[in-house]
Amino acid sequence: MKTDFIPVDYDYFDFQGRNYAKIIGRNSKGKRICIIDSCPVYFWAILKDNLNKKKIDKLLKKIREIKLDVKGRQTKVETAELHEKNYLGKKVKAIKIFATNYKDMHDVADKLGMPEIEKRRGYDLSFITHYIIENKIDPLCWYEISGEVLNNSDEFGGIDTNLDVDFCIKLESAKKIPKTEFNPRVLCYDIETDALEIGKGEILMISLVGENFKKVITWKKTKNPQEYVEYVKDEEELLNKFCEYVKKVSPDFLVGYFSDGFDLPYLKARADKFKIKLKLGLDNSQPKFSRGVNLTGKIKGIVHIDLLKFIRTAYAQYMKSETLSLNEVAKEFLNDTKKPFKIKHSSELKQKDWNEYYEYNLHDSVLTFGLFQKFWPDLLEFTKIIQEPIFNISRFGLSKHIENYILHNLHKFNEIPEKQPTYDEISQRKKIGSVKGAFVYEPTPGLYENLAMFDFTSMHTSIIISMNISKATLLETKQKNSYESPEIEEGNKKVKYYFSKEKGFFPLLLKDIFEKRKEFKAEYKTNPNRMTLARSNAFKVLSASAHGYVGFFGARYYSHEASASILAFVRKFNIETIKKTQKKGFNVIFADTDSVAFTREGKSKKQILEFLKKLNDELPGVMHLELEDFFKRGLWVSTRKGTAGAKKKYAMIDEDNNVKIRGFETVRRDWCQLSRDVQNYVLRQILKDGNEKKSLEYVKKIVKNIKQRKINKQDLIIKTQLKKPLSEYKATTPHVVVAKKMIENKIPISAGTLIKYYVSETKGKSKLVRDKVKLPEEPGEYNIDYYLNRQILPAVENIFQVFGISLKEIMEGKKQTTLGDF
DNA sequence: ATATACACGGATCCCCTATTTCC
DNA sequence: GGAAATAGGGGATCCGTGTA
Repeated sequence: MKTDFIPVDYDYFDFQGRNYAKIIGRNSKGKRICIIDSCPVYFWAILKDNLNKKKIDKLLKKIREIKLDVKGRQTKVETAELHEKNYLGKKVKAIKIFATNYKDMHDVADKLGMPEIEKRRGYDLSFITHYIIENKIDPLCWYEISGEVLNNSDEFGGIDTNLDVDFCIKLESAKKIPKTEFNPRVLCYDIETDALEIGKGEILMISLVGENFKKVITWKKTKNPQEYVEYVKDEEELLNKFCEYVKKVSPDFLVGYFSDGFDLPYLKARADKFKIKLKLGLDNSQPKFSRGVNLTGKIKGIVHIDLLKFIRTAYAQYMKSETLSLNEVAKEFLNDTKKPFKIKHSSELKQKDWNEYYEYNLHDSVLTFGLFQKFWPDLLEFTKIIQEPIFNISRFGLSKHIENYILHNLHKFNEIPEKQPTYDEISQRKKIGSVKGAFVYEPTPGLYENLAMFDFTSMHTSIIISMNISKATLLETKQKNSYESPEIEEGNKKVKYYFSKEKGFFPLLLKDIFEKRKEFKAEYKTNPNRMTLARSNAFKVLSASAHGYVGFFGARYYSHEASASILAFVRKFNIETIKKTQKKGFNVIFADTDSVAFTREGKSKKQILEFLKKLNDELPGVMHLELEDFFKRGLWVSTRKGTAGAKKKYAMIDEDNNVKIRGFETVRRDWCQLSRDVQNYVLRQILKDGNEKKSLEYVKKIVKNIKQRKINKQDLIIKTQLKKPLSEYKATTPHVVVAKKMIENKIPISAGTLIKYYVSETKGKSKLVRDKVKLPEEPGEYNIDYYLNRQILPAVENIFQVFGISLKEIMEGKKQTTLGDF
């Protein structure tokens, strides 16, 4: 039969010793289709370059005869061919060695100890990645396919009979078609339980939300349930009902929030307890979990997506939310929040509470559904660029994304893939140590008027592209007509690295990401909203990670020299821009990595833009400097110790009165809300008025309030994240002490928990903060001295210092009559 | 295990010296 | 008077969280 088809979920199976890809997707009529396809499996043996034809023929013959026994299974090399390939950009002769089964390739590779073979490559990709590269059945792209329909066929061991799809097709041909629209069927879910530890409590209810579908299934009954509530007998039936509804809705994506770490493993654990099967897969299989620290839950045929993971890698860096809790993320992207409901153990809930609980549960899924819709375009975009199944796209980290993007495109360059580093290689790389980073200009503290700020577009990536930097293009020796890095200090020596002018695959590939980044940034500029900003940032992240990837010890294409060179160029271009700006007569206030801010010195905007154009004319390749914005005022302060200007800390106000605050305590979550609010007020007021008068009065008022204990304790809570298991801490910090208290109080904590506490008055004479900390709900009075001198004062002291005001003197000199009201 | 370096700043740790306490 | 305990200064280190 012929149909159109969009691949969504990828899986594979073995049949009669061979590998087959099993791809679940849809056609445009919404029918669910499974296609079964195979591809040749092979890897490469790269030959030493001095071999004559006779030797190679002999070697080929020898390889073709390889037979081996893998755990009792007989297997052999199917065939072997000689090819002209590229490896790390260099021409090589390589033998393509075909194996019967993908799993055998390691063992076959191990048999190739012949001296003629220089390297073995290409046997460490996942089968799915290999398959997609080989047959080009790219995820979430439309195809016109034809093939034989399997209907109760015994081919492949009767695979189609156990599969809940409309058609199971043995693929014969597939052609990509330009169609784009695809509205996936989505079902979001969320569970409520009586204990947080996986499987330790009863599951009380499950909510399900999809397009025109809302349901809360529960066995906890009350009067007058909402119309979306459906009752079941008990927890066991709840689990069955859940599976039933998933089957009925038949979603392409089953989406949760932190569901890899909570909802799905919980459901599985409870099902195990009742000895029932959680038949969620299209083949009625149960969800499978990866081993390791970070659980991932996989359901056959339905893509299980844990939105939290995708948001974390692709967006977290650029989000306002301070935690990635559903509540905060929903607030930022949907302008909606969780329903207010104080969760208690079900035994403590009153009849009337249940309705609220149902609603609360439902709404979590509603939020997840909303978020999925918001992030769907990005998941789609990432999937299309990187060409990995969306299951991986939604979970992998940035280095894997970059790496997969490269692997899926190597064929365009006739390149043999590099292997993953071994454990020893990783240790070696770590030993070399870090490379010198970017340049940060030390600002002179002060309040400045009329500023302009320039920044480079995707600086590192544009440098990689323009100077052709990569592991493969690195030249061993200096050559004429090559790209030459600035001088780099390596140990005590100064060296330069050289890169070929012949375009390498890595820089060429990055261009694609670079251009997408530009496109989405422009989209944001013309249509600024949360979502276009997020998308712009997502590609900013991807683009920015290209350099991080090169310097990442676990990367296939890691290169210390390339990484050092990229950063040397970053410093060079930033410093050059600073110098040119100063030479033009501007006063450079600060610069950090890829940006320069300076006062306009009476120059018109037109003149500034002309200057910018001139700067751009002098930049190589795709490097581009752009105007970030014009600013009415900007404030820089000194560091806490000493008089030097603090780097990475500033506040500016643009001509539409938008305030941009970087690095200040205002934006740091490990300061109490009061400090942050006060500093925020002060910064904004000063930027607006151009002087400190109003803010000083405000601070005095706050100080008075603190002393009179008028401050709400809620505003004094300090939040610090536990970054590792308690046992690994060498220092006994306040948040570690609080974490221990939490354990005593049976509050579950783990690495990642946000620890909350306040500093209280204590009788003891200890000066250590950790001896004064209390849990938010613990009774006690806040420590006036601490909040004055270690929270409020440090947050605003440096700001007033810019105006020559010593807040410390004012605060301590309260007995002076001139400050009687204080 | 899962992108990089630079930077701030709080809190503790640790060593040293001066002062206080105790016998 | 001398030993032990304590206070406090200051740099090193740990730790978390920012900017880019």
